[in-house]
Amino acid sequence: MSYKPADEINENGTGFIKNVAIDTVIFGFHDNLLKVLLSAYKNTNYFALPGGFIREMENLYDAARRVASERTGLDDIYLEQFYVFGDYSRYEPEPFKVIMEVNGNKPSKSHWLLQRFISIGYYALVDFTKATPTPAAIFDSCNWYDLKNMPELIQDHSKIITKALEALRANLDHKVVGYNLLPESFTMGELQKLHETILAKKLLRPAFQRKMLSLCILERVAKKYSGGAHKAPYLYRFVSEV
Amino acid sequence: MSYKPADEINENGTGFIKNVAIDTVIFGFHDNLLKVLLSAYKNTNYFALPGGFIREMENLYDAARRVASERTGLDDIYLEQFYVFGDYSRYEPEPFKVIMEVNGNKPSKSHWLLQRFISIGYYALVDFTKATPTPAAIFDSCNWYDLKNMPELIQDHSKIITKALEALRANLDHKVVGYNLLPESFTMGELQKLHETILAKKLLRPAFQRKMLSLCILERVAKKYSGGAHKAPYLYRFVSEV
DNA sequence: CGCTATTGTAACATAATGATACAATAATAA
DNA sequence: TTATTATTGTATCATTATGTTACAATAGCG
Repeated sequence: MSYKPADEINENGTGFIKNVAIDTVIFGFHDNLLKVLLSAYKNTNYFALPGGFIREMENLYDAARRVASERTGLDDIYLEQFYVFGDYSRYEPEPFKVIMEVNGNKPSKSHWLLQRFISIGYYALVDFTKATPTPAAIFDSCNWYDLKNMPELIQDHSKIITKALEALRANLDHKVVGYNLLPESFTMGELQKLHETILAKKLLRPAFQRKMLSLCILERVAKKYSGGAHKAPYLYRFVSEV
Repeated sequence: MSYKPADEINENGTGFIKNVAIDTVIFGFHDNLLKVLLSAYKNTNYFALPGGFIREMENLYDAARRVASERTGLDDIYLEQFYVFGDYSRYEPEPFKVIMEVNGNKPSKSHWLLQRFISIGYYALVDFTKATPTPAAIFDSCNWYDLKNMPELIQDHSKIITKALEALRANLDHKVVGYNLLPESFTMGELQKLHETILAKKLLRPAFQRKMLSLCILERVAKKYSGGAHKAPYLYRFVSEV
């Protein structure tokens, strides 16, 4: 989880469920690179996944959406619950203690943020260009990092990202990926590049096109007369399911 | 979750993490029927999944194992975390209030068991014949029920079972299922019947055998000279992965 | 010693996927 | 205008996986 001083700073975390956090792995896509949104704590070397907590009367999924929306400015994004991280060894209050102290707070040992947390992992896929990374509060910054070039993260957050990527890859076959990662309309080549980036391997163009079209989730919009010296590709969009 | 009076009866649930429960969907297999283990609360009409809570210093997975082991008498069983149920609408304290009252307790409104719970779902597959269903405490009974013939369950427990079955079916392809569901050695026909029961559809024998053998997870042990008036089938066991 | 039920697997049919080839064409430059 | 170039859309074939039928092998039974 990440530290949100705005309203969670009070000693006993009134209004939130204790010992449970949501951690979001928000993937973005740019220049054929998968990016991930990370929060950095000011005045420390601590980097963490954007996280948050569940309000006492809030649906779990709504809480995940709220967290993702707060950090990206995007509503209506594809969110998937992928795993719960609940090892006791996750309990490492030291970083949070330091973060609070560095920022002028002196939490008691029983401060709710210094207790053990079970963390529910959600991943999201967003359009890199439409998202406006927003830090959770004055203490945070929030930025995109290449998946291949991340800073060291607190706790088990690296493992969480690995697990999220595994879940995302496993879902590429069944579920449609790209609703929020790609612009409204896109070429088959762009969709393929996205899949190639997520899977970290090259795909064969004819087979990919054949498969995508066989799923009946794409519809042709127009031709894209904009690019280079070659045949104009078709633009597609996801068919709206009604 | 289910109600365990033995040590969770105290008003504030000392030693347990609050607002988080584990619900287990324990599948057993018998007579080509999938069974599921259900707890019944004495003196009420309430049926529920075997559930439990996480001790303050206990790993989440260990807690799930403990719950499953306590209810089946089986250790070392295949357990898989499949989903977290966290809608606020799950909050229905009435059944638990009744259960406690019927059994001679008068919980206050702030009793920790009457609060909202986020429930982490695990499923397990056990050998029906080796399991000894054990109620959680004096107030409970614990029995196998056909998946097709279950009593009405409290809260969203029916949905939890549905979701568990979906996860189990989705995993049949990738993961090996049957370590704990089948005896030490078994015939290809028995394995096929198990798969057919889980998937609720017939499979073609040659294709099934070809596929299973291609996975290289089975080894032939011997022939089974015991059955009826026909060719003796081979016995297989899962290769120990080392 | 045949009969029966079931197994193990070969053999073929069909479908899915992998790989190659090539015509179509939008921009560019001669 | 026309040749050039890069890339797209798709046809075609190869390979692999899966679905289906067929049949020999054989343990128990009468």
